[in-house]
Amino acid sequence: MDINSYNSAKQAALKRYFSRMNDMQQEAVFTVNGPVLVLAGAGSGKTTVIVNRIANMINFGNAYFDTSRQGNDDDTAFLKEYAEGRTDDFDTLRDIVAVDPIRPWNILAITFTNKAAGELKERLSAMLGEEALNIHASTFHSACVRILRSEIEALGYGRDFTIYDSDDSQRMIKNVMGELDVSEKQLAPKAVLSEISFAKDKMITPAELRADAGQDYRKKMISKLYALYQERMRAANAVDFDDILVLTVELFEKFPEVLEKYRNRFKYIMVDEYQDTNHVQFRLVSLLSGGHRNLCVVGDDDQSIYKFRGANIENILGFEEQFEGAKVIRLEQNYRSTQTILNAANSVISNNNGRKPKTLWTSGEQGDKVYWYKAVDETDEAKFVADTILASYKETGRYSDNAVLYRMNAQSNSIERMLVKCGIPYRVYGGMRFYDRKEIKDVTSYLSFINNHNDMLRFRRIINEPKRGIGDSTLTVIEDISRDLKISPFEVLKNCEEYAPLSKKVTALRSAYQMFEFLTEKSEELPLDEFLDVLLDKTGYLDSLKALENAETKIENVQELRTSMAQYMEQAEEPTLGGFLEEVALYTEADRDDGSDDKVTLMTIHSAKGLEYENIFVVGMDDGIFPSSRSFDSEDDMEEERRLACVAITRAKKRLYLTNASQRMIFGQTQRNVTSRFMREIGSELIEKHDNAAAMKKHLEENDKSVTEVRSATLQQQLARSKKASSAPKEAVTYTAGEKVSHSIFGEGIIVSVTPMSNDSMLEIAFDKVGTKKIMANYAKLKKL
DNA sequence: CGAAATGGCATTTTT
DNA sequence: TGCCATTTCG
Repeated sequence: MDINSYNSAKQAALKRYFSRMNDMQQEAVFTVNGPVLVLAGAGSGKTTVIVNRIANMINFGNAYFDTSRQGNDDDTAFLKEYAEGRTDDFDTLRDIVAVDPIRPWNILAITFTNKAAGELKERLSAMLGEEALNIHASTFHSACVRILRSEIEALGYGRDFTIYDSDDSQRMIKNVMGELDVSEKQLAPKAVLSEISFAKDKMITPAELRADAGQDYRKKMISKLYALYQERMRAANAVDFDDILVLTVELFEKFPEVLEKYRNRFKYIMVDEYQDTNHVQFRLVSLLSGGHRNLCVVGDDDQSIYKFRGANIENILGFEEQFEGAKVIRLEQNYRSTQTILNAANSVISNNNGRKPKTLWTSGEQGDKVYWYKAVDETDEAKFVADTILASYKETGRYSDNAVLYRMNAQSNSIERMLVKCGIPYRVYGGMRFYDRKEIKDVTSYLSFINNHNDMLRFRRIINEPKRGIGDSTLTVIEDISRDLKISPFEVLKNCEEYAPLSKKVTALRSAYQMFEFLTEKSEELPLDEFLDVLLDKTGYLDSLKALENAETKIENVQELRTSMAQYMEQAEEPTLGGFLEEVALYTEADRDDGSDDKVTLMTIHSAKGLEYENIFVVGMDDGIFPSSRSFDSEDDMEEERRLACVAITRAKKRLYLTNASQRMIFGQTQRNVTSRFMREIGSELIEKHDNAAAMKKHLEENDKSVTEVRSATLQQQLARSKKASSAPKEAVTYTAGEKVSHSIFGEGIIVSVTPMSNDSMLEIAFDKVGTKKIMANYAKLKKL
């Protein structure tokens, strides 16, 4: 018996089983043990690799690289037959080669979005059938919530904790700021929240932030707010999105036996989109994989575009150092785009320094050159897009082949208008999420409060919605009592007669209590959807909606919530109110999108990641828009813009259209921008340049006229303004970095940088008291010192 | 308390 | 320019 021939026959047979994949992809699929980094370029079949790798783990285990198992001559003969395609007997193949096949429930596959998790589950089911149901495929957040639901008591929270979304967090921080008398003008709630979030990601506690602040007034204030915010969250038995991850890490770090339990449960871990992980996520993954080290991360450093929300590209760049002995597999063969498009992407991204060198290639055709349309203004740009789409529609009869991508949402406006004008159906991605609508948030707030009687924030939201005569002042009293006596708002209502300050409101409070008491009871007795009907009726909320404008839409939305509740009940093993609320908190609009009708898609480049279209239009290739002017003074930010460009380019399968405009109206102001530097970086040999000569000429002729018109308009405005202020029009003052200035609101500071912009310049000023701010020179009330 | 008016603000976004 | 959140007024 010849072991080598068994082994090589086995490898050949397995290669045939996974023959739909190229050699590099197979390498990733067969490598089951130890740390693995799969650098998967755009369109390189990343998801396919993940799905097949899991299939390999479950069916064959470490069969491919194993040398311990031996086979007899019959086995070898069978394997040869299989390899040559003379038999398809899968069961026998598995029996002969499998080595320690991995049980589905020992696999944890983590994605960033629910949509990705859903797709993964679907593809796994298609490939593996029933067994796939036992694979834990979910987002970081749902995986952690699941763990916290059974373990969080160790950290002093209750199991029925409520998840606060960003809107809730914002309300909470505003409340906290009000309590500490911090004006929202002095410190933007959004900024405070983002600093808290940043601190949480770094796992810095309020006390540590405080210690770190030293004499920095702003930092000290933020640490105070952070401390109170956490205190209130805990009292409400609520966690925010950051907490979900942070608390899980805390749990694992404080309780080794709990960590051990989950290490044993999740023996094999895969992380998708690893380039977008932040610090806590890295820590979490490190902890979980710490014992067995079976960690496979998949991602593309060239597509890391979420630095602004905490993604740390160093996680993927440093993987080999952090996980010693990691195997690195590069997937560079692209199955999506033409070679020309790939060359454009390669060419742009090669200007970045902080990256792992990769070159995308395809065995497919060269394809057409990149089409550059140099528009006169944003209307001309939109017209070009619409015309081109119409032309393609004539050929293919499909609108859905086309997507228009832009750097910022504000750019969609001009495109939308033109598409409407030309009768082209379209859909805009992003925007208001279903669960963010007021009526939906109100109803879920009712549900939340009934589910968690400590949830003060939700209680506040709905106690007087519809009006029950319980206004702000009464609420403040309730809140104080609840805090002082450490009891829930529900309890305060229950015992309202006992508290003197509430004596005038006893009737209203009593009836509110009875209502919530009744609903709480019903929530335990009735099926969820029936309970919702009772709630809508008993609270009078549905009736109150009827009186509003757009009542129909709002009622429809509430009905839709009922539908998703019914769906949840069908799909969940054990439907509970808490479970439903968890879904509401963790799931987003994108998960409900079907995308089935024939429409052009409009979206930001960020939301286009992972998608592909025959024809891609990237509009606004102006320096200042894309790349964003905010990235001009930081090389790191510019590199991220460049990665974004790479993402945009590689969305196109067949044709790529890039447009810029010599003049464009944005935020009510006309800007003149030079062509995006990325156009130059693509290289002229890949580009076919076009413009609208007639429009250009007309534009030039009109330009003198329009400029004078604009001037006279501004002059008039200035005159009007000066009349109001009864002072002479401002003289243009020039500023230079290093100058000391005084601002009417922010106080004294030093100019850090001066960026000239159209007719004005943007000053970055480090104020002594309020930190660094960006201000337009002409608008700032500045005095030179 | 609710509608109207003002004012400030404007990358990118998932959970 | 257009949206929103907050203020202001009746």
